[in-house]
Amino acid sequence: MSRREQERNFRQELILRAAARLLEERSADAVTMEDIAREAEIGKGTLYQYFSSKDDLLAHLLCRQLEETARQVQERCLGQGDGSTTVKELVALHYRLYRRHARVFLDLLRRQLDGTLEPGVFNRLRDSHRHYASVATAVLAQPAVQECLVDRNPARMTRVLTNIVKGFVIGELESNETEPPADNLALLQRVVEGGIIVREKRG
Amino acid sequence: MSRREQERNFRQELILRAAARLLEERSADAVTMEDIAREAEIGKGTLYQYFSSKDDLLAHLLCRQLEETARQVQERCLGQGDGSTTVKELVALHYRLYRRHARVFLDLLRRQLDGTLEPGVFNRLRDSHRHYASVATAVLAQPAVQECLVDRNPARMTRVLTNIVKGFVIGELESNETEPPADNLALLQRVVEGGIIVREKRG
Amino acid sequence: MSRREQERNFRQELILRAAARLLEERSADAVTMEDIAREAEIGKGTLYQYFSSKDDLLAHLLCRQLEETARQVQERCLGQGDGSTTVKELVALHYRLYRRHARVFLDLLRRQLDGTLEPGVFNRLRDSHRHYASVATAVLAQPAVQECLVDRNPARMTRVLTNIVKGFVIGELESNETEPPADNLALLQRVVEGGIIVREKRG
Amino acid sequence: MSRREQERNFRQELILRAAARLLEERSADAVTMEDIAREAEIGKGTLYQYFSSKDDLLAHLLCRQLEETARQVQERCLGQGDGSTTVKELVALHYRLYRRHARVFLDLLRRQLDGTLEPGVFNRLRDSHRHYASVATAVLAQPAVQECLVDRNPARMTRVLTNIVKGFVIGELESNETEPPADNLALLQRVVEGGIIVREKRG
DNA sequence: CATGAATGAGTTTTCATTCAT
DNA sequence: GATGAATGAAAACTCATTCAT
Repeated sequence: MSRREQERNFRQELILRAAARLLEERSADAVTMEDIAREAEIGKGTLYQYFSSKDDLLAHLLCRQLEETARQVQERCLGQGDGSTTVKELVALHYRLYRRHARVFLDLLRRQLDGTLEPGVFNRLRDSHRHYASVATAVLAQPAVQECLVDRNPARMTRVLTNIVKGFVIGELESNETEPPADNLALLQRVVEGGIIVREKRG
Repeated sequence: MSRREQERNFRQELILRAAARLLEERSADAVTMEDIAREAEIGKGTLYQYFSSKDDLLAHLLCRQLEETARQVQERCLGQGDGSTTVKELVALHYRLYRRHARVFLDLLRRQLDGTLEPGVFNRLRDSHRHYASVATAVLAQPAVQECLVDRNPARMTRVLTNIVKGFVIGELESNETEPPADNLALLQRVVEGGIIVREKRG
Repeated sequence: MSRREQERNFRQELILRAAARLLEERSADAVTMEDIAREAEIGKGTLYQYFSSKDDLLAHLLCRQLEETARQVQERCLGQGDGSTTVKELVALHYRLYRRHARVFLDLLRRQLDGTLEPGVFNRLRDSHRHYASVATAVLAQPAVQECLVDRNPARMTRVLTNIVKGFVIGELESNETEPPADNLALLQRVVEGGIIVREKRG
Repeated sequence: MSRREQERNFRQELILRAAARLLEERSADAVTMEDIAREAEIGKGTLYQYFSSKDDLLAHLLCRQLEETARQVQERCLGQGDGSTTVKELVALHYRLYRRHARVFLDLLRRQLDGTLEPGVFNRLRDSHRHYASVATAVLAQPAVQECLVDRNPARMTRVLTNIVKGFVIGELESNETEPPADNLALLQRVVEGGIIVREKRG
């Protein structure tokens, strides 16, 4: 990678971090490109040298994190001895992923539903999701994991797990302003333990 | 209730139904007040005689459905003999509720996160949610239900159930455009069965 | 026509006049929608209730004038006795038309060349041009006119006449800032007299 | 001319040719400085070492061509025996000039009308035009030409000729997208022959 | 009460030009 | 001299809300 490219990547990274900082407080719709530029301490026009559009920027944010998490899942959840622990680790990683980027995720979901997402951006998102799903599915397809799952179809189990995590994160977001956020991860883990992982290993 | 009030309520109802029809196809952001007025076959300005703002209208839509569902829950899930069936019925009702109004729900959530929700609207939403939660909690607090739950805290169990349902609905929305929508309710029920309801009645 | 429609047409007319006023001074590109709104003493958004886009507004301006001129041409240039006078009158009307709207005309031409004109707007323009051309051609096809033209093809003659007029107007625009505008119409008429109208009646 | 200057001129020439290539397809407004830099295979910033602004570049393009055409006019239209042939050659050269650069010409005209042309650029343009006009006027002032013109004022005749040519080119641009482009030059020549050149030499 | 015309704040994006390397 | 990354001004357009009729 040339110095040019390195610098470029670094700048892009800085922008994404600035955006992420803002998106922890407000929804993606309430953060303007100008806000992001100001936070990143660059000019508004410069953003468009790194990202072709706002959606593109948001998608990058999500994809980068999706891929980073996929990497972590591969490292920590493949080839581990204990199936139950592996699943819990997977859930924990996924939970953290969505916890950090729920707003971006919801905003892109909305645009996707409205069909206002550019095809390029849409495809990048879809591919990242698929890649992540395939990694998670590989984890759940491991024999040590299989023997402790209630359902032998790993793709279906992946969907179930990610759905549950999403639901808990959404629940947290909702309650954030009414009640103090509870220790949702622990609760989530308990649900997974009871609902996904069988109590006794199957013969 | 005077004739005036009756007429008023009827009109309001018609508007809400018109809005609901549009919101089944597009996200709340992609539906303008003008669209709703046209669909309801009334003037744009008239909307504001029934609802103080767009958010107010959306909140009404959600609240009305929340309360309608709460009523159904009370009817069908209180005083039934079998705990497990009761829980499944509760899940089914809740699932249907979110399935129909996911877009509105997500849009209001976004605005709530941005803090751009008027206090009045915010409070109405919060109250309806609480009311619904209290009904659901009452259902889960029934002795026949308690003895089949993994956790004896009914409020916590309510949160868990609603979270899981939300997650499955979001998952459906996401996949709607990539994969054929699976029979998610059945899958959801199985998860609840395994993860929430204990296999053998406790002591 | 209902009172509503009348009012609407009147407002539209006022806006077009305001736009025309500004476009006499600056090119269409240098006049913003906000400028037009201010000149018409209405809100920026209101413009979009009368015209779907800036191009639409400009096209209306041109089409309206094109049709008005076509009407005048029909009145004054059909059924007149003298062919030569008829042609000169046609040229005068056309000259006045382009003189007033050269900037709009050039701006729409540019957009047409770039292919950035919406199809609807493009079609409206094309149709108006064709209509005008057909009226002019009808004028030139009259026997009294035919016998004094150098070329018997009236469609071709129409093109020639309009081209010459355009050229003279462009020439005026160019020189406007360097030399005092000469009496171009007289010069134009002389050219037409010599180049288009035969000296002696044929046959 | 030093080697430095020669190299500089050569580079400038390459840039102008690159720009001309792009401007044959799109209007000057639709061609960005970046496009030109890419086409010329140089850096964007480098353009500004050769031309002080986009308008300056466009003006150079036009002026260069104007001067080149002026040279050709001098070569081919001065000292020829036949007046009528001389005029037709002049028209043909002028037609080719505008045919190639109509977009640039229109764009600069627009800017001139808006008063957004820098004085330096404006002056260069004006001077080139004047120079060209003086050459054309010299051609028309030749005795052999004079005796076949309808009007003895050569400056006025120059204006008439250039105007007619401009009109025909504009007409072509307009129709390019609606009708097949006709053989306009021949038509133009015929008009000139009839309208400008007298049929019999004046006594 | 019903209406819909009027409003203008707010956002994304483009692109000529500058300047540090 | 050459480069291209950075800049920010500018403009079209949308839509929730208001208000005169």
